[in-house]
Amino acid sequence: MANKNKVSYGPSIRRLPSYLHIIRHAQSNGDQFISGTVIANELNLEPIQVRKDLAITGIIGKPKKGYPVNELVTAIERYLGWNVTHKAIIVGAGNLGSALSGYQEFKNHGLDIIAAFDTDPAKVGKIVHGLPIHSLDQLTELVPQLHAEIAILTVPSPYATSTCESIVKAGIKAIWNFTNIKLKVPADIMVWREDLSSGYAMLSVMMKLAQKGDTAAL
Amino acid sequence: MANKNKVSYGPSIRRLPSYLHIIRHAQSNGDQFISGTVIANELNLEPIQVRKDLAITGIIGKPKKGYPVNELVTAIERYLGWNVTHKAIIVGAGNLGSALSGYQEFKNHGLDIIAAFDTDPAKVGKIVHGLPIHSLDQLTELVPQLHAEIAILTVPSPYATSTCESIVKAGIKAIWNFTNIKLKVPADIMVWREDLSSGYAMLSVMMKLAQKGDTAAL
DNA sequence: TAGATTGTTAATCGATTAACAATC
DNA sequence: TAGATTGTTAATCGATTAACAATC
Repeated sequence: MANKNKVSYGPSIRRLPSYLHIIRHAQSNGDQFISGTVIANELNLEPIQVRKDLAITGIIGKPKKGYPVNELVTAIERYLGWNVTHKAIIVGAGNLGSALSGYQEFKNHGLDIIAAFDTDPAKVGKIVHGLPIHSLDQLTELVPQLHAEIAILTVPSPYATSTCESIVKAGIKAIWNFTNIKLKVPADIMVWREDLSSGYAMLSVMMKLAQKGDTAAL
Repeated sequence: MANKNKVSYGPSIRRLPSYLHIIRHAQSNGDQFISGTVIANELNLEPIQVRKDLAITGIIGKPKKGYPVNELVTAIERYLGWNVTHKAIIVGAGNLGSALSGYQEFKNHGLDIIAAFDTDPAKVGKIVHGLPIHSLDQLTELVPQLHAEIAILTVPSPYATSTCESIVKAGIKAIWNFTNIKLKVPADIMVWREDLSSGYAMLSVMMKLAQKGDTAAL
């Protein structure tokens, strides 16, 4: 099947976390309802797009008032699977890996990072942001013990492919891939690649066009 | 104008860095030509998509052989503006900020991170990954001195809006925004928001669907 | 009530994919 | 040469946007 691992509603799903952030803010303000128009204004989107996106969560709004804040938060979290906590490990305790392990925001998404792994003997045994760093050799042994479901892959790209194989062998079912290598995995392993370079590519091209005064093409 | 700051060919531009990585690898192998088919196989894409994407760089391939590797590398770098070095500053020297300042990959994209800024007196004056950490108060003074063009915004989200204002006042023209706040900036300031939560949202939904055995919907 | 906002159905827009002649 | 691969033109697909009746 050609489109395996492609989620329908992809663009909508990617926008939901931004909506959720705003709606949670309204919730902490004690607001009972929030309208799609308000969310859209906050994010520079079209109200119709917000309504369409929210519709996939199954929530029903009230004409004139908007969407019930508490129910909306629950519905989005539920739709994203963020009502369930997933245990994750960092594989590659370099700069990026250590940073992500200390990134508090993920706690709000049900992502619980519980350990890190590295090959560097100088790092193994140390603690980073409260996480123990284990040797990569112990992956097979520790993944089941720790009940880890997700691996956050932050090794240098030359090691990505081989490390990925170890991760799969250890029984991990989902990989958040921060390397610039496209991983080859069995069909039942979920992979999402986070490509920081592509973001910088966009910014860089925008800068180039702006410099040219080429606003029409923007 | 409604679509200001929207780059045409957005999806193509975001794929180019992955192509570039593969083509540079072929280059270091000494290959003279690389075909769109080979690139496509490596990334699990359709060959026609790779050809269409490469066409925007203006490069001409040879039937049967493929694209000339050296020229292709140059053309992509030129198209992305990666042949020009841009000086950048980290604003918010927390976990993520420190990690990005030590992320070697950006060197290959002409991104030169030269300093970090933070409000924490305990951090100011220290060195992280070879970068001096300055006080945020010095932004206006130092940005012109350092010839910094890009700000990488990695402050905690409650500080995003106010810090952004300082950045704009200091004369920065492009912001790579890692917070989950949509920034409000003048029309001549370029912003690209990197949303790590949206990536985790995708992975999380994929996991949920896979669990249900709902492969048809994937 | 009047009108802001919803959900639905249809139209538009843009990106991906297909088809195929040209060619090294 | 034969055939793999290109660039172009057309078709398809999916996502965004528009229009509007329903309604709290």
